[in-house]
Amino acid sequence: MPMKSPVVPSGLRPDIERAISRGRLTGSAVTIRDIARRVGLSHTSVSNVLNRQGHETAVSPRKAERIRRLAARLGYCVNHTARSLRTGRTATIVVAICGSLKYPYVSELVEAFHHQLSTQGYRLNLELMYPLEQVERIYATLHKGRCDGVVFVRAPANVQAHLLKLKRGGLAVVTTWPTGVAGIDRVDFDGAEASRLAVQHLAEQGHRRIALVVNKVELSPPSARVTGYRDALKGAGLEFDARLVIPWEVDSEADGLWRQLGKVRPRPTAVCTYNEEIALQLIHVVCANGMRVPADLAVVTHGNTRVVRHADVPLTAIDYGYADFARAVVDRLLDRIQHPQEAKSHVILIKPTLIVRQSSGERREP
Amino acid sequence: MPMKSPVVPSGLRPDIERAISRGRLTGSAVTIRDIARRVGLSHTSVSNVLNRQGHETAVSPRKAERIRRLAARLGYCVNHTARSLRTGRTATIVVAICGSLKYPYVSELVEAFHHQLSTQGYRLNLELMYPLEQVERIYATLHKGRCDGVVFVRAPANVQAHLLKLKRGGLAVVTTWPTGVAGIDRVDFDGAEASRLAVQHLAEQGHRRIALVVNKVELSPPSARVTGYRDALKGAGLEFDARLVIPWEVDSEADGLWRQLGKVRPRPTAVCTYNEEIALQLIHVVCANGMRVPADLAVVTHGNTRVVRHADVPLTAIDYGYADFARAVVDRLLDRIQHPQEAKSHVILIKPTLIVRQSSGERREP
DNA sequence: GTGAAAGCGCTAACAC
DNA sequence: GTGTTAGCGCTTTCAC
Repeated sequence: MPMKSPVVPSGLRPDIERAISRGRLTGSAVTIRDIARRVGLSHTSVSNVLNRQGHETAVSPRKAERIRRLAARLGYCVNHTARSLRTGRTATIVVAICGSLKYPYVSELVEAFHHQLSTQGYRLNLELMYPLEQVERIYATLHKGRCDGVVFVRAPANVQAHLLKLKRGGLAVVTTWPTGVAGIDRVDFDGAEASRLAVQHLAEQGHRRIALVVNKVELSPPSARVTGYRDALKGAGLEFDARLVIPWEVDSEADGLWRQLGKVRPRPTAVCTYNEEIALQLIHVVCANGMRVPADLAVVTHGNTRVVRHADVPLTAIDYGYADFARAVVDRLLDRIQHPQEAKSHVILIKPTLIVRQSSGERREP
Repeated sequence: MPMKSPVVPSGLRPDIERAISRGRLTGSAVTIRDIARRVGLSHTSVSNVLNRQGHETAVSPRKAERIRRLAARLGYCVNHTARSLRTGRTATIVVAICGSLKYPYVSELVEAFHHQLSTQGYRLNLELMYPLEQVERIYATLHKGRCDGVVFVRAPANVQAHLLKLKRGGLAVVTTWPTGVAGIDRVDFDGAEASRLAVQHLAEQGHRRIALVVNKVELSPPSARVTGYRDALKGAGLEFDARLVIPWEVDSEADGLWRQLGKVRPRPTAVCTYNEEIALQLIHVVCANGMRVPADLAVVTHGNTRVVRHADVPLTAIDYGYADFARAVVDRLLDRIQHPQEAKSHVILIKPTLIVRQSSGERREP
């Protein structure tokens, strides 16, 4: 039996691979040579006029003008593939995110990236690694010649080998977690600071029993959010109670969470949820049980997304600054593309802010 | 004063244009020539083995095996840019959407496209045309050599010239509206059928005064949704009352809508909203005014998105079948790529379905 | 089975 | 100012 090809796949379906030989870029498209021929100059001059800023001086104004006019009339467009092959730049960035666009934070993030990238003249190539089985496939298709750089958002962390290969392949890489690979930058949200803000705020409202909902899968090692939580408790003179840190499976029903909160004694009077979806569901359950927010339970959530602002009880939320995040990532990426050799790995933590709304009022006196 | 360049811009920032000359694709990447040299064969043979399915027979099994092994060891990856230049295929599709990912339907649509495209071995290049000023810029940067095809979702309709140019440039194009350009396919949601389903359902529940909220900007010419609405009214033996068709500005506050509904006599007992956001806000207002859904006002919404399912009052919603839509679009696109010359313009309307939930109960007896 | 050669459209070094 | 030339990495034709 013939051995399965050990070669890194191109990522194309076999029949596409085969069919790929059909077309020819020519066909209808106008090239600089077409223009050169008609205008009686070399294609170099045409290139200098049309596709090279700052070199207009290399061609006499009159001829340049003729070239431009003809190009416009013929509908000339630069062929990006050819340019890329020549320059080694694709002007596209891959945004690889673990998570569905269903989650508001993913959507808002992608939108922020799109804004940043298009502003900078880059194109956004979206890769959603969801479910996680996709991850391997994605990594395998990310090579130079497809993009100039990649940002991995919340991707699985045990992929050092892949990252090393991408890096060695000459790609600019930014991740949200520490990779340990030289020359790969990290931009992340400051989860510790986020928790700190939430707990400080709740403590100031008089709450002394503050619960923290964390993602079950991230529990060990203790996440930044837990660190910040403990810090802030200490700062407020409150005691840490491990039972108040509640690991929660994303996408599971909120009434279970409500029950679990109810079991802890003394009962928590405030909770900081893992994300806005849990928060909204939890508030729903609380109300359904005849209790009220914030009177019976104050709620603060991570993630100041759109739904949170327009909820029945507007939510106090930690704003993670998606725009800042995207800007930082794109800045790092472009810098890397300019200086691929720099070995230093930059680390940037985006500072969150707390947006206070109704859901985190003062503690009710017992 | 020198005339502003009439040439179609490349879409890159001037300094990027300039900086683009720096890098070289070589650098670190392994090429088929590298492998050929080491293994003592021509790069043609290496290409035949690594990047051409079905031509393995052209190389002896032993040598092929050696090539594969070496390629794997060296971490060879095909250079897509070079392949694209040669083959005239980029294996990427641009998804151009008018709208923000904030809107659930846009997110779900993009996700559906991503799924379809990645399944077919294509890459997704996302362009968000929002706000609309972006549109011109986007059109100008869509040329062959960047992608093999484009789908425009809910883009402005007065862009025939642009579309013609794209089409002539050899791109596969699919839109959601009728363009009148030969060889451009159309895939759209069947808005008439959607309204029909909603009204039929409400009529069956005993409602005789059914309001329809339409998008203000689409009002003239009357949209498909209004057509379906009138059809279904007639089918149910109900009279059409123009005052029940309420043009509404997306993103404006729902209490205005509530007031407007209240002004019509006899009062409507049911409403079909333009989208889920308006529906949710409206329900919120209704409840805040001491009324109840569906008892005092039944609500059906266009768009069976995630938020709708998990709302306090689960909403009866028209499911537009985003997955079907994306599949149809991608099928058309790939077919076009195979047969660029076909002049016939295909039209595909995606049939919606109605998902009945709590918000559209029976009419309360007066 | 194998490889030499051509060329996709573009940019850039350099000669004139 | 302008043109010649080379070549980015790949696929494909065709001769051997």
